[in-house]
Amino acid sequence: MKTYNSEEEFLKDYNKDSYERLSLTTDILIFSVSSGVQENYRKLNEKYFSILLVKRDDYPFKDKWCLPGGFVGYNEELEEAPLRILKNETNIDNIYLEQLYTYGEVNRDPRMRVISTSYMALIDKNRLNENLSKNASWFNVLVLEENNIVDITLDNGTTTLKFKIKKTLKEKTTDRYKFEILENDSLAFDHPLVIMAGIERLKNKIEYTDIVFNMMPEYFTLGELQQVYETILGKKLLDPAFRRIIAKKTEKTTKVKTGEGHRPSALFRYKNDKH
Amino acid sequence: MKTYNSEEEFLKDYNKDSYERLSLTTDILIFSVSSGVQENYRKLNEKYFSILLVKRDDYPFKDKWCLPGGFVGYNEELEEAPLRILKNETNIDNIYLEQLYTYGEVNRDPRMRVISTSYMALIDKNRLNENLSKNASWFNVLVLEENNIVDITLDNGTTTLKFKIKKTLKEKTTDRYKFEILENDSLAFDHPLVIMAGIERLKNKIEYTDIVFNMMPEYFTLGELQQVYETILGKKLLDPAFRRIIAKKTEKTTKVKTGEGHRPSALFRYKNDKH
DNA sequence: CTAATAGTGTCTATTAGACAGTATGTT
DNA sequence: AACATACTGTCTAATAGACACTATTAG
Repeated sequence: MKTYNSEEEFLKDYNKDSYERLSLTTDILIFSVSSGVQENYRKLNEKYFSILLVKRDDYPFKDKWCLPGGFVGYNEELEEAPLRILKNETNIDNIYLEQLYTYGEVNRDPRMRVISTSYMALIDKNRLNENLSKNASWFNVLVLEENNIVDITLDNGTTTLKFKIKKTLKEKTTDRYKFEILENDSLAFDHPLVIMAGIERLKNKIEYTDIVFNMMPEYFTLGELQQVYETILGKKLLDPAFRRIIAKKTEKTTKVKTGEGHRPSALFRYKNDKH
Repeated sequence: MKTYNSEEEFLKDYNKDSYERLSLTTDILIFSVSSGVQENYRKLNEKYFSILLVKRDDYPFKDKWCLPGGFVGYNEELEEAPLRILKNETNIDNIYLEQLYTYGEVNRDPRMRVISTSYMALIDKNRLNENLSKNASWFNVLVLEENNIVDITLDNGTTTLKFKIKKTLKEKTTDRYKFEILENDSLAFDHPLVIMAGIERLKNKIEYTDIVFNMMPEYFTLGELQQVYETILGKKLLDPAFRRIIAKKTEKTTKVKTGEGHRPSALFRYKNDKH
């Protein structure tokens, strides 16, 4: 083996392919909350937890749905790739983005060895002026869990995608799960796993961080905010407890929301109280 | 653009280099708790939170210390790489391993574009029968934080490495920090960032998961366990509170630890109570 | 008036923090 | 006996859960 006297000398001589290189992609979980129908003039809209998927029109997995994503360029910052794709699919930037996990199973892509880093983006749908790319569509997410088997249904109004995941607790870790795909007929790649892990992460983080506010407009009622929590967590919350906790993170404004067929509610705003 | 009639046909024709491929490495944060000196025959050993580093004997960053790590092979499972390296450096397997984060700054490696996925491994030092690889060494970790500036000192008895990190809170995220290296003269690559993030993660996780037990022998006293918590968290805990919380996760055995110059203590064991 | 949500008061149960006390080994 | 840690009892403060109640609008 040749010896070098300086880093410069070494670098000049370095062969990038002494290990076979591989491809890196990024997959983005774009989460939001959608408003459903209003049953009658008094009731609040139903809310749905939703995720953006795109339909593949090329091989591999042609015509299947998958997460928006793509290759990371050789000279592109890792975080730039998901931002670029987000801009592409939704035409908005300045979005909350968080890295989740890196998937590297040898055969996860039939073309070649592909490593994929998943990101989670949270957006307020009101910011979307329907500039979605043509293959993209919002799917409402329905999660049903029983005996550590999770049934996930994604529905965009015309198409329903279903998959089933087995959740196994790992040793000495309590909160860490191993996920396995039991059934999946309609999603490409290992995306059921990626989605499952993303939903788990969001559910956890919403309880101890301020990330929800990335999905809210500037002004919102506490009822709306509670609805968002409830749809994501998949359970009802008690009003007084919710208000006690959220009070620290919000501030009441003088604005009021009226015309809803019932008592008007005060509009609140996110309060960033970093002592 | 050519059209294909089947996935097989498409794959046969696929050019892996339609995007320039890049290199993937893995860096491992191997954490443990070391026993220090015993001041007098009655006192407990001091405990140190420690991390395993290796000294580079090749370019780049020749003679600097860094995290154990290496390239992920084209046909190697992503998680296999850190396991292989762990085996190599410490000669033990069957270790708790958790993926942390993927670093992808364009210029983080002077050789070429390298993406690195970091892993955290927790080990019980009693399992190490001094089969460390020759370049590896345990460093005690000392963390001092003031006004969001974190000073980290790593010490292996003969060498002291220091670096300084700036912690910035991100918007609407409460618990997520951005880390920036302010000073670093002795660690290779962006490893100060990787170490900082790993310490944060461990500190958080130790409070709401069972991962500590990966650093403990099968039988331990509650005093020892408390010491481990205290060294990792960097603060003293109150005995009764600690015992109340830990009681759910441990079970008392009939074994007793004696000969310590004071009242003997019961030996406990991890209780995996997945209802 | 009615249906529906907005918003509050309060009791209770649980949990966390603090401190003081008792117990028991080795030298 | 003295020291050092092991271990427990209990008071208090803070927080979470539950429920019942009042308030206010559009129709």
